[in-house]
Order: sequence, then C-alpha cells, then structure tokens
Amino acid sequence: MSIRILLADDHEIVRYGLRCLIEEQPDMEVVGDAVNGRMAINLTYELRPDVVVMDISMPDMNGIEATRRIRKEIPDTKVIVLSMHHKRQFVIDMLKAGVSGYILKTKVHDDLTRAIKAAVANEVYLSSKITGIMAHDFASNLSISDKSASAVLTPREREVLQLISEGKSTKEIALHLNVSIKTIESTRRQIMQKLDIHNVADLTKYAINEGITSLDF
Amino acid sequence: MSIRILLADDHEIVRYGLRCLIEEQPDMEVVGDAVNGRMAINLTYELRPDVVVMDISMPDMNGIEATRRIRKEIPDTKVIVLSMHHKRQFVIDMLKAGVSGYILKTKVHDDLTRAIKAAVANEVYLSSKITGIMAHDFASNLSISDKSASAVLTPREREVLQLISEGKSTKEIALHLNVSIKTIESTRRQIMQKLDIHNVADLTKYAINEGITSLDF
DNA sequence: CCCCAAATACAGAGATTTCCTGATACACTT
DNA sequence: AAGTGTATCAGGAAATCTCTGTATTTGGGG
Repeated sequence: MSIRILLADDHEIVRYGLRCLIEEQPDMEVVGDAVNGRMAINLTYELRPDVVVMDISMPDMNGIEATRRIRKEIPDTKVIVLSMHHKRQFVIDMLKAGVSGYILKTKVHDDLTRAIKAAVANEVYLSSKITGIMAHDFASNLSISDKSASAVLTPREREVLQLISEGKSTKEIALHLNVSIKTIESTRRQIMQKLDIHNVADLTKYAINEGITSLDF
Repeated sequence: MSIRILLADDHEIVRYGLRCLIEEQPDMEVVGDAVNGRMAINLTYELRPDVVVMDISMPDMNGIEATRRIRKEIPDTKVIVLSMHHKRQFVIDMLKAGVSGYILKTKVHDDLTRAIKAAVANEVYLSSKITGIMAHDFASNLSISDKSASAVLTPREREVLQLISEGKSTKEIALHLNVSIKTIESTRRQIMQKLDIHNVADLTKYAINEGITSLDF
C-alpha cells in the first residue's frame, strides 16, 4: 500500500511542484491539499494521511502551531517541515514540536522523498545543511537556551502574537478566533507582560526574530 | 516555434512546479533556471528567452532590480513577476519596472500560462485579485503614478516613522520632538496614507525593510 | 481522587488613542 | 499671485487599551 501524503502550503505553485515530485514515486500518493495550518489539521483528522508535508510560514495559523497540534492529537501522522529558514532556534522549535523531517525549500528534490521514507520508518531526516548548522551550534553552545517564545508563551499566546505581528487589530483577532474582544485583550496583555514588551512595534520585531511572522506584508 | 521561457526563483520546488506546469503546454518550453536575480540577468543575455518568470523576493539581487535591468538592457524579453504581495505600491513599482504580468503565488495555475501568452503578445496580465485592488485605487485617485513617485516620505515623516517603529507612543514622540500630540497624530496618519499601511506591525516591517530601524529592541 | 496552578475566556469602567474634519503658517514652484 | 506640499495644531466622536476581577477548564502532583 502506498504512502498517503497531505500537502500544506499557501502557495499553489509549491503544492503543484510537490505533487508532481511525489507522484513520480510509485509508492506515494497525494491525498489532499491545505492552504493554511488550520485546514491542515482538519484535513489530517479527515484523511488520516501517513505524512503531512508542511510549510512553516503560512498565514492564519502557521505551520509550527499546526505541527504541534497534529503531533499531539494525531500522533500516527508524521510531519515533514518545508522551510527556508535555517536559524537554530527555528529548527530546535520544530524538532521539539515533533517533526520527522526538516527540508530547505532551496533543495527539495533529493531530500523530500528520502524524508518521507524516513518518516514512515519512524526516523528523522534533516537537510544536510541543517545537520551541519546544528552540529556547529551544539559544539559551540551546549545549553540550548529556551528563552524563545515556545518556552515562554502558550500555544494560544503564540497564535495571538502571530496575528498581532501580522497587523491584525484586537477586534479582528477576536472575530477570527471566535472569542470576545475582552479575551484577546487579556491574552495580549499576558503576552506583553511575559515578554516585558509594551508596544506593537517591538512585539513585531520579537515575532520576526522568533520566526513567528515574516518581514513581508 | 514554441515560447522559450527562463525561470528565476530561489526555491527549487517552485522552479520544479513551474516547469511541470509549463511543460504541460505544447507551445512552451523552459530553457533555463536561475536561483537569483544576477543569474537571471546573465542567463537572459545568454539564452535570449521570450519570457522570464521571476520571483521578486530572492537573495543576492532581488527580482525588482533584475526586472528593471532586463527590461532596460534586453527589451525583447518580457518579464512576468511571481509574488506573494498584493500591496498597491509593490505592484505599481513592478509595473513601472516594465513587467508584462503580475501573478500571485497563491494562484498560479490558471494565471501563468495566460500571462505568458499575453506577454508575448505585448499585453499586460495581472492576477484578478490585483486588478481588483488596482481598480479600487484608480477609482479613488487617478494620479497614481505621481502619487507613487512621491510616496517617498519627507525627512520629518521618516523621523516619526523611525520613532514609531522603535516602539514609541504618539505621546512620547510628541514630547521627544517638542510638538503637540495632534501634530504627531497628523504625521502618523500622513505616513500611513502614503504607504497604504494602517497598523504599527506592518509599519515596523516596512521600516525594517527600508533600514529605518533595526530588528533589535 | 482531589487540589492546585496555569491557561483560557469574559466583563465593567475609566483612561488613552485613534480617526475624521478642518485650519493656519510657511516655503517653493510656476 | 496662485497652487502645492509640509508642518503645525484643535475638537469631538469612536475605538482601543488598561486595570481589576471572575468563572471554567485542564493537566499534573500528592
């Protein structure tokens, strides 16, 4: 039986490319497409794929959060992350979120199918560039500091922080998440208190540094 | 004779997707791949493609600069831009750089081949989402090119933008510059209007991209 | 199994800020 | 001299933020 794969990426052309790539393999099939993290979770529940290939930088709900939830709620499904970042903290966050593979967008072709095969075999596959960086970092800095947002902030807080740093207003966030404005106000204050940052500008910079949002807008 | 196409994108998977897509068309062929703007220019000189499909956000030399140079130095080659931005100013900049098409990454499949065909016929093709945004802007203000040229901020506006993106409140900025709060409110609104950005988060990202502020805080 | 701590969700009221409409002065262009 | 853009400021309504509490849920320890 072939490996059933779900794709999650907001760029249609990337999904198309991944699909072409995967369908070249006789023992793999793409069973679904998601355009953001939320949809990825829903489709994972519905389709129960063996592997989700996930872009980490998506609007709405990002890939980190979605990965965390999938790994927690549907542990049979493995997650392979597609990223263009090779920042240490980022990779660490993803490994802690339970990914089975970390592939750089600049070099997918060789790595992806290997990563998928590794994932279903319960192994972890990292792009060679990544392993190099990680090794270097482990050597120079053995204490992987957990001053990152993932350690300090709760999933909900990270989610709200992402939306704040994407320029959404409190009201828009409340609507988007189907809770009251008051709730988001609380969460927002909680975030600011935890991080000791008390304005949106620095919050945005923090989010960028943490890879929670990108520099695009 | 088929339309000869050069692809420029730093993500291998996107190039792969574009290649698959284009090669479905009997009258089109991909003649080359570039991973950044510089390489795109060199390959355009060498291969003289009919159309270059270019990602605007690439390392080294970005797509905007590369597009400008290709259009200027090799005007026979048309350029189609692949982007994830749908901001007014961005699109205007690209149109002024002489692109023949502007396609959003979220919706490539239908648009790309049409854009390529339009390009070789000396027409301009924009994603429908883009035309909607542009039409809205044209309706409210026809002197669009003048406005975009003067979308550069005044020294005072840059100064205020810097302070905003450094996390200062309107009141703090007013105190700092020894003017009334009302004045800074005006300047702030003026900045937002010029840039078509209406929240501090995106303003901060803009400021970072422009080098007006840094990612530190 | 119970309890606690943390996370999440929500409300009221007052303080602030933003938004919108003007308005004035000054410099620069045509 | 008229027009344009910048920089300054006001008033009032609308929206948001801040602060203080509270209820519910959840995931561990004991």
